[in-house]
Amino acid sequence: MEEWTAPRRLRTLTSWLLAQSAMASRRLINEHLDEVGGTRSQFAMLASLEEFGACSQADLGRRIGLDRSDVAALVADAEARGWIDRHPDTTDRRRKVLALTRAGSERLVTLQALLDSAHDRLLAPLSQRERAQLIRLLTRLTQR
Amino acid sequence: MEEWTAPRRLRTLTSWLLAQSAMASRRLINEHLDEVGGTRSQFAMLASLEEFGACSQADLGRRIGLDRSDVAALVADAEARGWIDRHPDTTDRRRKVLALTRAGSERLVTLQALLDSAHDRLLAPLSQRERAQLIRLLTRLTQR
DNA sequence: CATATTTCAGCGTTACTGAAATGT
DNA sequence: CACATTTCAGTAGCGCTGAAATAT
Repeated sequence: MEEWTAPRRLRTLTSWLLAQSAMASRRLINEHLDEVGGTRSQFAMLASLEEFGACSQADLGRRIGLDRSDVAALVADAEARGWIDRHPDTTDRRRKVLALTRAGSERLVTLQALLDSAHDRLLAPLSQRERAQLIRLLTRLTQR
Repeated sequence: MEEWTAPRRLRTLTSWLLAQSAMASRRLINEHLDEVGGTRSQFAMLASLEEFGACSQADLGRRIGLDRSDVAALVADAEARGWIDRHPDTTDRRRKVLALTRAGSERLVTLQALLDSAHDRLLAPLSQRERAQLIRLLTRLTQR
């Protein structure tokens, strides 16, 4: 298999490097999560409900950066699989309150383990110090 | 407008930070390139032809990481606009040889200027030293 | 009345697949 | 024959829009 070098104007373009890294990362993560039929949104949902406790679908969407429309489908699936409970809010009957179930907590543990091993592969070229640096730089970049 | 914090399990997940940064970056870049109806693939194509000279569509696709199928459409559009010349290869008549035109070079200059100003905004939160660090880390990450 | 939440149908972009036509 | 190139039709995922139903 031959090696193909991208032009310098691309290799030094941060936006291009971000796009390439994100695509490679997404593929690797999907590959790992596929082992148990998991998705990145599913993990985000469970992680949010675990850390912040019960909330509405709209709040969930804001916290994990997902569209209201996509949250509806995500949450319906998770409820059907028994990972979350969904009940109308007694104080505001427009809302549906989401809460993590026992099975949902266990699912989160499973997905986290798969993500950890995926990141071991993803970040293999970097030292521990460099991994922390990367997280710090990307965090500052997204906090504009 | 309220502020919504993502769960720690996401905020510390490199793959998630990469996805967020890449999306923000893509939006910002598109916004700038839209001023002249440009696209990121278009820039990649012109940059590759400028740096490496004429080549086939398949080679172009390998260099800029684009699918053969998408290269066909990209190149047809660029030819129609007069930015590239396209002729059958005399030594291998399966191939079509692509070459940058004068107008294509000028187009490249225009797009590069727009990308530069987009990156000024994108990278505003980082110092010059940090920008170089980020490029270095992402480059190592994509070179696995 | 204006606003917020949930839901559904559908759109635009992007990376990709499969297959055909052509040629090495 | 196996393989490479170009092209087209179509697919899947993802972020998003518009509108309806419901409620504040």
